[in-house]
Amino acid sequence: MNYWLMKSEPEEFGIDDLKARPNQIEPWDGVRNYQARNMLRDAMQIGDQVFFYHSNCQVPGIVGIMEIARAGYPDDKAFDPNDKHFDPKSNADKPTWFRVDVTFVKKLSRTIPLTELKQQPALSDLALVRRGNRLSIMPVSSAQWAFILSLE
DNA sequence: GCCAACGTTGGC
DNA sequence: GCCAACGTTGGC
Repeated sequence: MNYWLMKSEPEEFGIDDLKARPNQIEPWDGVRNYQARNMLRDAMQIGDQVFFYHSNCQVPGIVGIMEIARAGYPDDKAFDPNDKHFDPKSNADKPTWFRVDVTFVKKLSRTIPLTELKQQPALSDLALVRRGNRLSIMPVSSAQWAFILSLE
């Protein structure tokens, strides 16, 4: 069992959007960064737990938990010329980009803001709080996971 | 809206 | 393969 953190802008797709989806499941697509791609494609497994992080909003922070419902498979939005995430260099025979499916688990009782996460020595190795890090998907250790939950 | 940090692109 | 230019991310 692995733990992860994934960012999304709530104005684009927030945790309430996931909660409102039929069966509370959604493909996590549109990721166009190779490091993140490798995690989607190679490392994420069904049942892995994921923090849902709201970025680019009034209070950036962790707002809930979701679970991987389907392991990495090709992101076919890269094949659609009309889609915002179209990539002419990716094709169905040899896809460049991947996605997973996630399901809603729960909202936290409060948002745990980035400012608070940054103050925790126990989280100093977490990519999220390191200066200049813009990864939209990152691994979280089991110790970090438990510690963050203890802040709730 | 600003801008620092970072990834990607493309000329050479 | 170097590196300047450019585009994007995302906190503030």
